Amino acid sequence: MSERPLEKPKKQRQVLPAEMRVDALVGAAADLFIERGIDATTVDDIVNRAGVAKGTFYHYFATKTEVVHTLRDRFSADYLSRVASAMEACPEGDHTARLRAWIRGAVATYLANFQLHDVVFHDFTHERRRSEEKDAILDQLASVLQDGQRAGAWQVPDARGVAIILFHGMHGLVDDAIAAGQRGPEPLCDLLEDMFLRMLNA
Amino acid sequence: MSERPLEKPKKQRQVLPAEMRVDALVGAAADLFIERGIDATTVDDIVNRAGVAKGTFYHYFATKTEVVHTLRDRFSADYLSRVASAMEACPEGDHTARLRAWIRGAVATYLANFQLHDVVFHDFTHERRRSEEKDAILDQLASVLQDGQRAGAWQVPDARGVAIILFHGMHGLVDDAIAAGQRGPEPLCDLLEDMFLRMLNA
Amino acid sequence: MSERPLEKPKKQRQVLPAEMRVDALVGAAADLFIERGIDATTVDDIVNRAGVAKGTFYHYFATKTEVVHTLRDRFSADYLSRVASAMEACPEGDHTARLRAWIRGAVATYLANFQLHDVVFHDFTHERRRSEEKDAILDQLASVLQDGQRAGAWQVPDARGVAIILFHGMHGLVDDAIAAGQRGPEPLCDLLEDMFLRMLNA
Amino acid sequence: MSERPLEKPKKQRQVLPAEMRVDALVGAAADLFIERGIDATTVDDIVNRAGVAKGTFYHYFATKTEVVHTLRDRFSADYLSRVASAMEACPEGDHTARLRAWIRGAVATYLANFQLHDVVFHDFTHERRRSEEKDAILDQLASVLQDGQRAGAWQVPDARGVAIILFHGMHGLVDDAIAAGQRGPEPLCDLLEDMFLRMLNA
DNA sequence: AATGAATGAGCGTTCATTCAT
DNA sequence: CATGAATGAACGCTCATTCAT
Repeated sequence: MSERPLEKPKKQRQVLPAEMRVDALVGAAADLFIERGIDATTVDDIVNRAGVAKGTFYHYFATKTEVVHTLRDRFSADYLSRVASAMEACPEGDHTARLRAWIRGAVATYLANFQLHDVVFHDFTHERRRSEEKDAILDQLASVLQDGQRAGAWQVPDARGVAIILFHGMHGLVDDAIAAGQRGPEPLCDLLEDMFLRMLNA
Repeated sequence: MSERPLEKPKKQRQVLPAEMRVDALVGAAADLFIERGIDATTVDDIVNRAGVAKGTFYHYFATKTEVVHTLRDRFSADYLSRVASAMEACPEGDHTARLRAWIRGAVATYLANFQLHDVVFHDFTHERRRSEEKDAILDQLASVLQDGQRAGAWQVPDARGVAIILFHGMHGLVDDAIAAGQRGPEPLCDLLEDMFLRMLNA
Repeated sequence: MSERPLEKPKKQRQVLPAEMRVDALVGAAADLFIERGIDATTVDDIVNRAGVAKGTFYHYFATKTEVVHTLRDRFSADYLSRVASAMEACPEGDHTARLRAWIRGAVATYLANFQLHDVVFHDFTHERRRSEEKDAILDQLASVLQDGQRAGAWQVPDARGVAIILFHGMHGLVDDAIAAGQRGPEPLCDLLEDMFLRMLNA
Repeated sequence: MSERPLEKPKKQRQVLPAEMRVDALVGAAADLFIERGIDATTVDDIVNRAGVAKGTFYHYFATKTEVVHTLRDRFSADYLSRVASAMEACPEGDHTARLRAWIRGAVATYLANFQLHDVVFHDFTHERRRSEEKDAILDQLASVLQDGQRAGAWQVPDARGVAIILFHGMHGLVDDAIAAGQRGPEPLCDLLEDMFLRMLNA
């Protein structure tokens, strides 16, 4: 008699490098969070999609929340580097060009990632509204403003304050476009460039 | 007579007008949501604070979520009317003054209510980011911009777009101030007036 | 100013004869029980459909279960009288014809009312399987058998026992036909007549 | 050391083969369902009697209803096999003996299990009255009839129809005996044999 | 007799986390 | 490292019944 194959293949215990496991879990979590939201996603869902046992999840993350934090860090780092590289193409001295580059980089990056953004910043209340991640992002823009200021390209009374206004102005405009189903960056960037430069060059 | 060892006083049944009951429930819910968040507040918590039985809650609301919606509607209506009355003091023709009034009204109202704001707009994702409430709020500002435009006070390429930028710029700046613990509106308003008017009058 | 009509017409308190109220409630309950089952029907459902306030229900019935009992009684009385009148057409002395009449009357009545039957005998367990209603129904058939026996038309060792066998045999066959979607009585009656007469005339 | 006033012993976690856990839960459920009925039995009752945590119940069953289905399947399988083995003792060719064996097997099995029967077939309405389980049971009897028919032992116009009549006749007679408190199979079997054979041999 | 607001005990289900293997 | 059975606190919601009006 041939061996009767078990109904449940009793998945072989598979030893994999930590990094792969973490990536699989974080990736599965990201997809599911985007699909159905954080609360509606269970740890079971995550491990099922990642093809891993439940205990394995807790081997790599202390809590479900920790995955959200990991995702948040990845999101911020990615955002920062994408915008930075968008600005790198610009000559150091051309401040207007750098601001334009910031706008285009920020809009493009946000448009490309807004779903994950929604997920990872979902539970931001005022207690957490000033975070390291956000400070880094604002600093990036504030630097542009300050450099231009120092070089006499424009006058800003308060670089951080203005950075906040610009950042959230941009954010809100893109949000609205997303909600309206307009996913093209051009008209948004044009309007933002126009208004922001008017603000600075007045 | 049999002993009656400290049984609960069997609170008398109170028949009250619907509006009072709803207010008590909504009020209790608002307080608790602000204190501990929506998820951490149970329906039991709400009815205990409101001093009614659990069934009474479900007599007036189909689900816990429905209270959040009610709160959202109340928040928006309140915001709208407060800002409107802040602007009413201004002469019709003075568009700059009206924009200033909008800024001061909006900042003051938001500062006064940000905790509830956090609660009721907590779960706004892009699917809901363009809502009737928000449209009403944006329209209010867009009207100011359009009136000024028509009167030749300034040039705005796209009233709704600019309204979005201003609204979110304001929002972000106040958020940051709240997070930093600065609750005074003055410096915020000054900066916003300065930047917004530069943007419009360029 | 004309009086503003209230949004809720505040249904006028209507005094009606008890019998009409009871009929309305029992009728509404029967419909709903058939539609969705007893458990899935709430007292609220019943009063809504009956167009009556909740308290009125408890004015006429002590409990929800009591309506089921009322319905049960009505069902049984109706069944009994329908079958009886089906047999009345037969000459007293023709026992075979009377049995045939019983079969046709019982099948037709059950086919016409099986939905309500399902509802009112839903929770019959062995504790309740011998009830007054059922006894009355079995007696009706047992009398036919006994009369025939006395007249020498057939031999039955135990009239009540045989009545039970015939009654449930009929019941089961009709149930199966209903489940199969065949709602015509003829083939069922033919088979039952054939088998039952064979049983008795052997 | 701090005092540890009678805290619960914190039952050790026991890892057991799935089958044992399922059996424990199904068994506890069956007992309780029989004792107090399905609705009056809570999932808490079941897990307490089975000695497991509530979550364990839902690890093995998606809903409370699922246990009822499991019980139904077990009941039907048990019934079928008991009756089958009661008939196995009979010589293939003796059709009357096989029918007698069916009667005795069916009566005995039903008498032995009627309480569980009441539980698992409690909510059978016409929508479910023709089920796979029942078909299997009817087929078993219909085969006996058909075999006898083919061998010329008797004439049945419609094997399935007659099987239904016999099965429900038997069922009803046993139900009545149970309700009357007579638990001995003999008189029931005697009557059934007499009547059924008269029906077939006519 | 009639109304409908108010009550509150009760229950099924969820799911993050633990831990024996 | 990896597995997945086991845990149990927690909660939203239902609904028959009561009773002030």
